[in-house]
Amino acid sequence: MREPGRAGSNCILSHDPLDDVMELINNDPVSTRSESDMVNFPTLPDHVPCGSLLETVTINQFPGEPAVSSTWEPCHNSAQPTLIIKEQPKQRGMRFRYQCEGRSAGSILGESSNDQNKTLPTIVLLNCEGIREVHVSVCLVWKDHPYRVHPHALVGKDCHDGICEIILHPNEGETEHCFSNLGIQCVRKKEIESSVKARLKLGIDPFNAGMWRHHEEVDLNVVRLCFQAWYILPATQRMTIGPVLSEPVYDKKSTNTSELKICRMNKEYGRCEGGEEVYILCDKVQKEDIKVMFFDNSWEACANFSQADVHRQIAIVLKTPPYHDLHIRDPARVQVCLQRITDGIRSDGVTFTYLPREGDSYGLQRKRPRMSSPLEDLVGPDPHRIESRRRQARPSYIEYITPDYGSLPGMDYSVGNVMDPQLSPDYSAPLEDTTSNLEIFHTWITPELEEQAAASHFEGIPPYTDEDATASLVGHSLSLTGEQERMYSDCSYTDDMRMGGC
DNA sequence: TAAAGCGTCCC
DNA sequence: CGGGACGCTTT
Repeated sequence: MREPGRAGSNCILSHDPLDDVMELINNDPVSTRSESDMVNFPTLPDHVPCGSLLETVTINQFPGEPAVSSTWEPCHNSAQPTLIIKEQPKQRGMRFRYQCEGRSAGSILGESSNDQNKTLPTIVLLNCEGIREVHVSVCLVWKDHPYRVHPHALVGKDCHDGICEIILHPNEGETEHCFSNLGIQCVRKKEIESSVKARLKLGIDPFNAGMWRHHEEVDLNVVRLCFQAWYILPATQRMTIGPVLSEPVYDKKSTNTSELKICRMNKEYGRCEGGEEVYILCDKVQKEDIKVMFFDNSWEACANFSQADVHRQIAIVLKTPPYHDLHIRDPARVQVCLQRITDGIRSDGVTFTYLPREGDSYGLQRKRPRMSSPLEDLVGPDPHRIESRRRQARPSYIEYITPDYGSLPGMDYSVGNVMDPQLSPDYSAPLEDTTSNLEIFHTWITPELEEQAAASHFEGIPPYTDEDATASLVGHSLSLTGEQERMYSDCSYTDDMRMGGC
């Protein structure tokens, strides 16, 4: 998954400051440098301090983006030997491994890798046709400027001392290289200093950034791959290429960078007015850095919950936000996802269906019976008030769409937990069986609704057009009563809150 | 002080 | 390679 707001390519269109940067770099008087300088692969012109040059790059199209563009080849038009990243490393999904976890630390995959087509991080040398040998090295650096060497180590094929080194022969057509079996071995906190010192001692410091006084402040959950290359010209001059930075690679195990995932939800249907309690089981999250979004093509809203509603990082109890149109007449399918606040990363969506209000739905004009009565609290001991809470809870989907129990032809009351808990003293079904509910739904709804629901069910995309969405938004703005507005004032209805907190 | 979170390691 | 135990650290 790419970061939000990032285009598919790092190439910047039309004229851009990167051209200027390229010019600076291409004019780098590298041949005037001594051999000892070359050990550290300096690339930046002496008269341009590293920081200021990098900032120049940063302030254009991608605010907040890494200061050094890693793949600027499409904008490159000189004949200088160049190294580009053809396939970025996959940013998420690989776990950094401790040394004690064994020799193999897994393998960094390519960004476009998937189950069917496995790819690997790949570099290409350009304008190197006549060169016999190009030495390429890869090391790990900090995610952010000034890209100090990272204590973690690259391990695997062609790796030693935490870096990976290979030799390419462009004059034999060998200009491209896939890095297979590259793993990231993480160090323990107490090993940060010794690891960095060892790296520096070997002359590994692509940006001449040295060691940070507060080296323990390094972010151990993210690295960038840093590619550098050198070759010898016939006149025995040593020439350098790079350094070129990859996109950041995040540790899968760390909760502040890992992929977000909704494992299960106890409810997939709910009232369009919102306010219903839903439990989400998820992979570890950080309670102060997580929100749950409900959204469709044209609308999104935050679910309502507090940090106390996040249970041990793996479950969230939330209240559904109201749908933007309280007067829907058909069930409205939306998506629910987790979103990390700090980086905006979202999980895959899970479908949630908003149901029309009573009376608004086609064919539903009769009143539902009351769901509880005072007598029912006397049914038996309920020390934890589980049953009584259950009765107070908003009706589940099937309760909601059923206008009058027992009156619908073709309804199978024996399936799942659609029986009213009050009617069955032994009732103790756990989470709702949504499959059953869905089946029942399809036995009840009109053919048109069924068709729509079925279609969108398989596409996984809400069956909306822009016109629908616009109409709904307008409808919504006209539909709120004063009381409803007060009731929902803490929830968002529109895109306005897209990047904001809740 | 207890609970939650994190880092590390084991299976 | 993923799940999770568990002890140490932080809140």
